[in-house]
Amino acid sequence: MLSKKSQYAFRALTYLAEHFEEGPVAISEIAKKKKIPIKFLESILLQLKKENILESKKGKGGGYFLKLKPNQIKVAAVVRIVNGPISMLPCVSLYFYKRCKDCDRKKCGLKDVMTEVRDATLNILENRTLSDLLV
Amino acid sequence: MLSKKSQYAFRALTYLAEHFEEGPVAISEIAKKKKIPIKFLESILLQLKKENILESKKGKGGGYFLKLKPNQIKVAAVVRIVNGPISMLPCVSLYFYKRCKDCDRKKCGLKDVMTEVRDATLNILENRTLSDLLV
DNA sequence: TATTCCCCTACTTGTTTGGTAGGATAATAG
DNA sequence: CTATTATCCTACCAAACAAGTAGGGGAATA
Repeated sequence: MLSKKSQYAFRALTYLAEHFEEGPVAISEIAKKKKIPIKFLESILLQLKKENILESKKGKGGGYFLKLKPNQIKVAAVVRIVNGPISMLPCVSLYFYKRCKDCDRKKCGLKDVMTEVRDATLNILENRTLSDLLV
Repeated sequence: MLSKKSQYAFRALTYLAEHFEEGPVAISEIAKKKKIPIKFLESILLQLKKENILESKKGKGGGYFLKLKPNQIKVAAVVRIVNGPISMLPCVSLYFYKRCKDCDRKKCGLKDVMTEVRDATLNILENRTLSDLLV
């Protein structure tokens, strides 16, 4: 399951996508329009900035805006930043790989199944962008 | 990510699948062979019994055994029991559905994407059984 | 009737989730 | 230059969950 934080992140990002090229949008505006606790949203946007999804401008007239065009920001990337691994097992994760001690064995049936799931999931999430969320 | 508990569950179930029709297998044996904390394993197996995956026999010579043949126990069912929802959003879950307030809107792009992911995932997990995990 | 093994309740410890509070810092308008 | 606006940063908090532990009760069997 996506955390509440992740759902907030997607709501905020779709708002920013809708207002792309209208200049910076203040946190307070997003919080109000999308009904997200402002301080919590603040930390989420900050994180997305550090991970190069967002850009910000300080002072009056400042706010946040997308660093790239909406159709260049993949859903998969956002999920990884805000929610963590997409795979169901550490030993099949591409970005959060951790070997498990069972990986010693030549074959692990569970791993094979979860690799399939990962591929099917990524096939979708890597090919959908913020634009696709706008409807 | 699957919890450690889920991974224990799959390891225990594959062990039971390997020893299917050899009669009941004691918790202590599974715990030892698969290196799972015995008390923790106990609670997992009990839960799987309550959910009709396992059957048990008490007293000497007792233990746990699969209620159905390995090829009749779906990976999806085990995940749901031991790990919870498979979907990435409550509002797209088949077994753990909860509407979100955003579902008021006619269209939700995120929901659409996550529905696709759910279908792709279930297409795999509903069609793999314990037999597939044995290799 | 003793042993074996499942069954059940309760507790603990550590981490994650979903926040809140308060101020520092930078940019801009006047 | 200074007030205002808005991001940035640190710290804290409560509740929930994860991953176990402890200890005994109760059924079946030899």
